[in-house]
Amino acid sequence: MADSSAETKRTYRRGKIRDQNLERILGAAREEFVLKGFAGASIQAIADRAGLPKANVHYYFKTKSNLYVAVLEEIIILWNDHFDELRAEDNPAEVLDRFIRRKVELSYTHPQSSKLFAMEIIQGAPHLRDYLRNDLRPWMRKKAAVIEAWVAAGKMAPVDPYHLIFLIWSSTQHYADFEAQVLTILNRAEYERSMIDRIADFLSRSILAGVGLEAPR
Amino acid sequence: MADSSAETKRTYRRGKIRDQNLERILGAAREEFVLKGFAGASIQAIADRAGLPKANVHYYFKTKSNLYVAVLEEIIILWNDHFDELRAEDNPAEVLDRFIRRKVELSYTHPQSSKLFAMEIIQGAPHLRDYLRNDLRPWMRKKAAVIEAWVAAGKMAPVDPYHLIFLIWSSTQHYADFEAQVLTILNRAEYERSMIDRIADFLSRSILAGVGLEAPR
DNA sequence: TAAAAACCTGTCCAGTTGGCCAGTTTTTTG
DNA sequence: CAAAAAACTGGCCAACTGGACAGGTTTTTA
Repeated sequence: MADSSAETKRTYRRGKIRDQNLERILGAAREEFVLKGFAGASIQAIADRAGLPKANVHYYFKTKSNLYVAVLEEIIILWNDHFDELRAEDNPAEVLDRFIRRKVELSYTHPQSSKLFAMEIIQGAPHLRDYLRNDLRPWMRKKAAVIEAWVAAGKMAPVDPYHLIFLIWSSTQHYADFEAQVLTILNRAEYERSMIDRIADFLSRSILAGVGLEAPR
Repeated sequence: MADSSAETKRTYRRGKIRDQNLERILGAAREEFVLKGFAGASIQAIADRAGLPKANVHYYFKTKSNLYVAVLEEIIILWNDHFDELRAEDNPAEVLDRFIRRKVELSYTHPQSSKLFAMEIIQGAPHLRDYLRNDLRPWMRKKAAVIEAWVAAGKMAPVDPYHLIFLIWSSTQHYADFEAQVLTILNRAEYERSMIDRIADFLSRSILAGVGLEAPR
């Protein structure tokens, strides 16, 4: 065959190429699924975007559905990493402020993930039923208890903790999910750091004031 | 014979069936598009849901794209009907309270419309660019001016009017768009009148307090 | 180094879809 | 009432898609 001596400049460690390809495919799939929806995104288009032949995508993910679920699971992991921001520390204002800012930041750094998650929920969450019931609901229950404790201790105005969290979720994720609308209205091409900071300031101040707290700093 | 009204081209009985069929098709299309997305919704499925043969759908709407655009236009009209709720009346608290409640009500009565609109925006608003730029942006500018006037008159806390409206939009529409998530977390099968009222109360009170106002009543 | 395991891809195929068309039925018109 | 227009529909098809598969290549293992 061909000379095979000094051409091993690339280290063919098992798993390295695999991880790289998986990453490429998952990234490409995320984009395509957001842009075209599940049915509208073709494996061919995903493969093209990833720079791989179509059959290779099928090698890593047996079916389109599997690939879609894998993308969603990646998102869930990302979401869960930010789950425990809301702890029963001493100062509600600080905790809520930090929670809101993390959410805004996440919308800024991972807009595609937020969008795909939103689309899945809008369509009735056919692939996330179990996640919602078995993971998200228990988490909410715990966090609601924390907020209720704050209310009981007179540390903040009496509010329904569930709706407070819905308010935080919706208002923060809005800037990722409705990016096209927000940017058009504000006549901007894309988000900038300064705009994101102002959004976080505004939301933190408004929401905290809404529950009788003053934003820190 | 002695037709003096040249505009009698409009037919009575024929138009009735036509309108009825159009209504059926548009309704069926709305459901299917929300459930499966644009690419995932088949004309056959829409026809079945409407109780008509597939070719009949193509008779009313030449292409799938035309049908989709027609559904979106219906939604825009619905949205615009509720546009002028925000007027520069005397009392900001009352106006904002009414605006928030209308939005919650709209989410409750027309969840599918809200969802489809959301999906379109999430996917980059390919069919709504013109609407956002030519209709929504001017409207926002006008309403922002009203809010700024209130602020200048010391009637409410100084806030960015654009982000205030984003906050109202996002928090109210959340209950329509993320219905599957909200209901799962609250362990409910569907929304009830009382729940909607509580949501409206909560959002109105929180958001108004957030801008230094007290909700009326 | 040779066998085995893992990885890669060109090619083919069956199923589905949007939408066209030609022919039929119903309604309107003169 | 007859002709024309509008409304309707079954059947057809070209295009595309997910995915199977067999044969090839590269890497690991013994």
